[in-house]
Amino acid sequence: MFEQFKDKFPLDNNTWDTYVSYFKRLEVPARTVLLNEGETSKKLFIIEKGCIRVWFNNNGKDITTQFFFENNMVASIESFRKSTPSQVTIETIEPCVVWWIFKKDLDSILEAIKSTPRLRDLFINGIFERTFEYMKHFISFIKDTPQQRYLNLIKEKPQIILRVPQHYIASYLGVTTVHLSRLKSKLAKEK
Amino acid sequence: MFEQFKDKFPLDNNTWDTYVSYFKRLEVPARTVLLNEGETSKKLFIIEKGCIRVWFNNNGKDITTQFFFENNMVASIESFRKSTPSQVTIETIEPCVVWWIFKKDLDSILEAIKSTPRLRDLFINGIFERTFEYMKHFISFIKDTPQQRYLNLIKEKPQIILRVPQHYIASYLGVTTVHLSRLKSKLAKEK
DNA sequence: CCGGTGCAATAACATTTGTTATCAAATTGG
DNA sequence: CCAATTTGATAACAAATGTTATTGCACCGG
Repeated sequence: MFEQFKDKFPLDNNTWDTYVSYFKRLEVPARTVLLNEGETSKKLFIIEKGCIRVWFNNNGKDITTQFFFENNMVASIESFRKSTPSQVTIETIEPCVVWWIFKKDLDSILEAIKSTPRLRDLFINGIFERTFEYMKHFISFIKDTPQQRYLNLIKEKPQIILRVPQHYIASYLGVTTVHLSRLKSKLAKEK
Repeated sequence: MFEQFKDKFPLDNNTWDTYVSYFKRLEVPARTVLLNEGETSKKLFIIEKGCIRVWFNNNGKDITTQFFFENNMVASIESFRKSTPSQVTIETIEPCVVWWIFKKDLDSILEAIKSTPRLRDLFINGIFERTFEYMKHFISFIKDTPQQRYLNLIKEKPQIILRVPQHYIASYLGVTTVHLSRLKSKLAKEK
């Protein structure tokens, strides 16, 4: 699982093995909650196999904000960083194999690598990239219609269309399931 | 202008003065463009007086995504960090007094302070907070109606309502000027 | 003081999107 | 293999939001 990342980190074998040893493997069925809304996030997950969604409850309806697939890191990022109650639930969609690490262990690793300029900058860059991703997704919500967002999704993240049930996608796009169904049939006719 | 920030930074007077000396003062009228969409951002601004909006062109209509006021830092953040063409325009709304610094100078300051753990962590924390702000704004776009977003804005950022022309606010809320007008008159009647 | 321009309100109408209900197909668990 | 549940499509109607056009007001620069 971790070998593929190894060459990105300028660490000697011993240090690397120590870091990796903090991670634990976990196998769970579909629809398993890994973190509940309101709980404080203490674990970061990396997906070996399967997919996961992040969602929150809005007046009884759940709204999915993100999807994650193989090799993605998943956490309720604000809750994890600040140790505050999570605004969101993290739940598997498919049966999953994940690796997880305790926040306290990750914190100590991060603190250690921050003194290595190259790793520190890799870390900072990672946060920036995450922000930019968010900004991009946000802007598409302002400028595009739901139909356009759906077309973008097909083009840019086809694995979401292929692997995720449609009602999760609907809330991710900001529309009802009924409306997404309508859009699909309209687009099919136009072809 | 900078005295108010000084005690937050554990720097000796000399270092502080050197850093501050990189900033230049600029006075501009309302509706002045500080960065054009498509240009690469080379300057970061800090507002001493006035307000600024960030917007982009979407099929001939401009969409405002952010407002900034006194003491805020403003830049096209992705363009500034990556030296890529900016997706947005930065423009004054009121006559403004701003201080600005060249990217290369700021980069050298940042590189220097990153070796001071306390400043480095302050910096990292700043990026996280920026991301969390974005996430919050984004989530309100998914879960709230335009009317609710308008009410939130009145409560949480009243200076935007007071100082910014309404048609900029409309696009910030994701509605047309006509619809915002309608919402206002509806809310006035309900009282 | 005049004329242009920017800004906001309003009306009438069009379009998009949500709501509720029903049905059928697919999937899952026993 | 069957029953229950999940998922997706569709229709009919309601509500929200966009479009276009008109009007009036305020402000600014000659």
